[in-house]
Amino acid sequence: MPEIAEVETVRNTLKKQILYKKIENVQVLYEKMIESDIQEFKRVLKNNEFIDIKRRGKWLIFELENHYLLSHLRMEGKFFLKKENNPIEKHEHIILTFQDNTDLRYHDTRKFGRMQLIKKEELETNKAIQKQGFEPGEKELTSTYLLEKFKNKNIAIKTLLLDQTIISGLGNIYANEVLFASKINPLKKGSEITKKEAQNIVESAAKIIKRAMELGGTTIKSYTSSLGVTGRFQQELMVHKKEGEECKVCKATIKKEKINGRSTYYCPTCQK
DNA sequence: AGTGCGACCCGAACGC
DNA sequence: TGCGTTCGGGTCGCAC
Repeated sequence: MPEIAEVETVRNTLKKQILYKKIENVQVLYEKMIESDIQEFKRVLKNNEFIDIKRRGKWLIFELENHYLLSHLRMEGKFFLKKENNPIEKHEHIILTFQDNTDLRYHDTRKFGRMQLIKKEELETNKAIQKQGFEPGEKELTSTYLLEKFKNKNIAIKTLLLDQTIISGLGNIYANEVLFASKINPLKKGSEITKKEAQNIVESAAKIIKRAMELGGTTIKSYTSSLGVTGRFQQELMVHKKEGEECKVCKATIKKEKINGRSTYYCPTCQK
């Protein structure tokens, strides 16, 4: 599933390929994907062009002259660039056709992803964007900030790392990896996290996300027809999806456990 | 306010 | 083999 590193990779790739290209046609094949008014969505995008692509957490923010198009890929959303005359595939739900006869196609097997078009001034009051916490690597993400957020929380630290209002951008893969790197048991309650552990989370999260971004993420196989890029962070995972394997640090057996309904992988020895 | 959980989806994995 | 069932996973909204 796309997490912050994957979304950043998509952003960088698309920026090289679609900016300043005039959009000639807009097809919405699955209407529930658009959370704003659909006629307005089509009307504004048509004959318009993207001038930048920004990101906040896992949200992609496509900038137009007077609007932003917000896009969340959720688990399986992907963008493909294709020739306009390629047959439309089953899971391609939103299609923007540019003047040069190429399409930007949004593909989403499970239809979980969402888009919304907003006026520029609405970004400041947009619920989804404004509630995002600080991102790994941002200087505001400090151990003091985390301790304040964790202090009255009686729920597992693993669950708290997935809370986008605290740290923006971590999903299941990186939450598992950050806790391993920080040597924290995923079941430990938020209120029991020490200053030192919070500092470990700050540093591990920054390091892991930076590295994952350099390697193009973990799960992405390809997101355009022209650039078949594989997320190479896959090779650096220490615990995620490694149930039954040896811990690379201590050789204990990696365990898998459901925490709040989510698969959690950890080393019972390194993460006491 | 904090917490848990169902709904949204559908392909893959599983059970019989 | 083939069918039906269960699972997963990010986010929202609702119930407690």
